[in-house]
Amino acid sequence: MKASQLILGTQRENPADAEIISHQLMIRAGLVRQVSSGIYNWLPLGKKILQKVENIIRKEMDVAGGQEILMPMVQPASLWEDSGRIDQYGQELLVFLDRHENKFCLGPTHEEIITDLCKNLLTSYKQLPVTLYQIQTKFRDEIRPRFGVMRSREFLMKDAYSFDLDKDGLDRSYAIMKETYIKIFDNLGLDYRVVKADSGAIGGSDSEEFHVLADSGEDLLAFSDKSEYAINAELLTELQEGQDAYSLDGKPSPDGKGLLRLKKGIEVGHIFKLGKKYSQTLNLRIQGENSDIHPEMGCYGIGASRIVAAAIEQNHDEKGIIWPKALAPFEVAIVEVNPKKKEEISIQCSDIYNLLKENDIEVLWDDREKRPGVKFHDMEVIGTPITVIIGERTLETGEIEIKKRLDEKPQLVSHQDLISAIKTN
RNA sequence: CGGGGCAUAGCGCAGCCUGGUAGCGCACCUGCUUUGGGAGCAGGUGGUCGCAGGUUCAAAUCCUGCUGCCCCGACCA
Repeated sequence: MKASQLILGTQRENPADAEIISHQLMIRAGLVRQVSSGIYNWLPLGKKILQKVENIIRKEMDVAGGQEILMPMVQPASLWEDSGRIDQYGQELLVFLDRHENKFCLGPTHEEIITDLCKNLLTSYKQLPVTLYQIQTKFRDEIRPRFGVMRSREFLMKDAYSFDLDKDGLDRSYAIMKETYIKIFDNLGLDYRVVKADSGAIGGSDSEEFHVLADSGEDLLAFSDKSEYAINAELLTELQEGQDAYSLDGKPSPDGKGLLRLKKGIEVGHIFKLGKKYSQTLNLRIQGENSDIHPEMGCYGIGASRIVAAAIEQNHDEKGIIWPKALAPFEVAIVEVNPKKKEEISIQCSDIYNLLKENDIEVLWDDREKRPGVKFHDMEVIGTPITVIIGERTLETGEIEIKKRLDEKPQLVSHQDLISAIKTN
């Protein structure tokens, strides 16, 4: 893509009302713009990144046998009355009337809808086990939205629901999803932890959370430095009333192995064993071998839009974002330096641009009529992993300058080594 | 919901105290000169000063009410 044709929307100054770094950088890099409290527009660059997150999730969900569907954002409130959650969820559930004065709500999650759907869809135990998922907008009317898309009211989420004949089946489906989540977060290239968690308003028995480690996280995690022990600090039974969880840092781990470490995390994924909670209250029955059964359900969420913010919290410097390779909106930026000096500069840019595209490398050619410094700064705030610099200096030598986002200085490579130099990065 | 703060051009801000023709920097447009790390000069575009009411000859400025947004807390998948 040529930068002259892209609505970039980069800004030089931090917005006054953005407090945390990911929020500031998302606005400065032209990823999002605020519409209202907790409600955002996603600009071309931001949407591109969001799409990368979605595709990484989608790929592993499909590998795990998940089947993608799309459920509505607007849901009949009556389903929430049936499940009993209309009161439990409280004001976070945005309820409104349609023109016939029927009560509807904006879906904050989809257990009710999926269970209702499966009452018609699943008729025999032979269809089990099955996992259905969607990537879709959720709306939760948060008391206090904050930190940009980190805690917004409207956000993009992947939610999956598994249906099994019995508890053993649920255990298997849950284990598959946990493995899938580990692959997804590995592929995203983020530093994360899986911890035991509280199942909260969703309900059910076992649940685990996936947290991206970052100092700005809203959750405190406790884990052993020697074992698999890891738990959301709010569940620590070792804590006395009023005791600060941090005081346990360095103390022996509750499982007797190693020492406890405490770190802040951003919750980006949560998996639950729901059991029969919804299949019973909403009366989802499936024909079993002998008689009807209420299937065992699990549900599995990933905050797609929150991952974008969390990735930035974890990967940035004073210049801007440093994207993990998997999330970068463009893998390579070409900075065209002073093309008016020699027409060969633009020609070489064009050649390299086409070469990269032929090699399936996503490239942004900064062909804007801007001074070099502006382009360098923009590419750094956007956080492209590699910048190719084409200018008068290197025209004659035949070598090409490439600069990695984290390197101080560029390196020179020959024309024929360019692709391998980029791909081995 | 409790406490605090803010609201003036796309962004960052000044002006308000002491009422008198709406400003600055960045961005944007035109031209010239520049050009390897956020250029210079000249010209230009863009505003119901959050909304409503009041005081006044006159309100961005003073008064009242409202709304929106941000931060801390409570709460939260």
